[in-house]
Amino acid sequence: MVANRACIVRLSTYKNALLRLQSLGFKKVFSDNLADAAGVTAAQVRKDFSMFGITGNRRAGYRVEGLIEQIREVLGKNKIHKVIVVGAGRIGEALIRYRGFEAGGIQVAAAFDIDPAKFDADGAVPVLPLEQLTDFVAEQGVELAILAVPDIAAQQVAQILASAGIRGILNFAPIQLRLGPDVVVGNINLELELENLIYFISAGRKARTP
Amino acid sequence: MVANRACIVRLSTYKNALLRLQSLGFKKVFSDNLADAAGVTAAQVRKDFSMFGITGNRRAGYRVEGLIEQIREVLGKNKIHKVIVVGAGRIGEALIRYRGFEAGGIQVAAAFDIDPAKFDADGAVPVLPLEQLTDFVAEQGVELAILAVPDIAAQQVAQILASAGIRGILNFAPIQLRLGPDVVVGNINLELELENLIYFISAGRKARTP
DNA sequence: TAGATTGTTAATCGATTAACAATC
DNA sequence: TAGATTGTTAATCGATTAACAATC
Repeated sequence: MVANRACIVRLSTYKNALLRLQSLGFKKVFSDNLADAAGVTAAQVRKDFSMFGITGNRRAGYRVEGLIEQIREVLGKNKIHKVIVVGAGRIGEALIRYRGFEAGGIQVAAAFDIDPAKFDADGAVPVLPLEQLTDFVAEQGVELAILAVPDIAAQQVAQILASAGIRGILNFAPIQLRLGPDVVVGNINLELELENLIYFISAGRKARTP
Repeated sequence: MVANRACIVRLSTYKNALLRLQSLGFKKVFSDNLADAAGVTAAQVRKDFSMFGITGNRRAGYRVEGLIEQIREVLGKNKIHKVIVVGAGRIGEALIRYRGFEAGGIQVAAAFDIDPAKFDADGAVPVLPLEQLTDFVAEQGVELAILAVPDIAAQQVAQILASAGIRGILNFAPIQLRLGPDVVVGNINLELELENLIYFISAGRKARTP
């Protein structure tokens, strides 16, 4: 059974909320609490859980610890995942130095670029020549890549990633990558997100002053 | 009429595709071409356009230039929008130096932080103390903010932004901001996006080998 | 004109929500 | 037990797609 994206996003959100509740000392939680934390309805929370066979206790809700474990299981987060960053420009560099992934079991294994000035084989996260990518991916068993190269290079580099055996690409270039069906692509487009906000700001204003 | 988010995202995508077609010298385009470029159906493209009263020519499709102009109009992109970056950490810094927004009429007007070591009033994008935020927003008429502060500070800083008159926040903190109904929030959560990819990689594998 | 493409309607599809019996 | 919460079904809601008449 493969759930849709919105459902998986919610599952991640529940997990984050649960981790926060756990750090505050909570031992159990009700669908109502989670709904509140995630900004959805309680029915939605229970429905999502039932889709994955996650059950609680009628009357006593869910045990926080067990629930986190079950969600991690569904999300495939019970092992460490290696990710490479391709393109060591502004965005790429920020991601290389970003420490926020570690707690979630995601490890930035290396970065790749074509500019020799960027190379740094001995850094905490090594920056290597693009030519070494295929071998590195094979040797280290990397499945995930973050694509942060200039727009015009994105499609071409994405194809290299696919050939190298990468299974999931988080794409920062504002284009639709064309790849075979066994590479999953997620897109992050900051300008598009800001455009969205701009639209809803002005649309909201119009809706409120007709 | 206020469209849903998915529809606006598509509109931005069409616009990007059109800009690329325009730079390649194309003068007109069919719903079919745009559907292909955006990864949706042709019916969807025409439906989206009809929602905003954007019409083409039966038989001759749409004029590229006019279409771009009409989409920009809908998205509110016919004027320059100022955005501030709050939090000059790794992500914040990358955004401050990011040049990709300019072409789209989005101008990073300033950044704000609480750490004096980050202050730089004379930079291309000035980095100012957080205390100056409210005055700056009022003086410069800023409506958009990118929130890139540590998770624990996010809610508090978001409230400051709301009080200062910010109408749209692009939130990089992995929490659900709680703000009044006239602040629009967009969330970017890199770890969640990677988790998504991880899920679909393994779910896809399971689906293919039952 | 003949042919191709739009604009729009109606049908389909899927996701969310409400409601409530089951039950701890 | 009585009461509260789950798990699930059925109803609702909304978005996408197919289809085709209108028409350039």
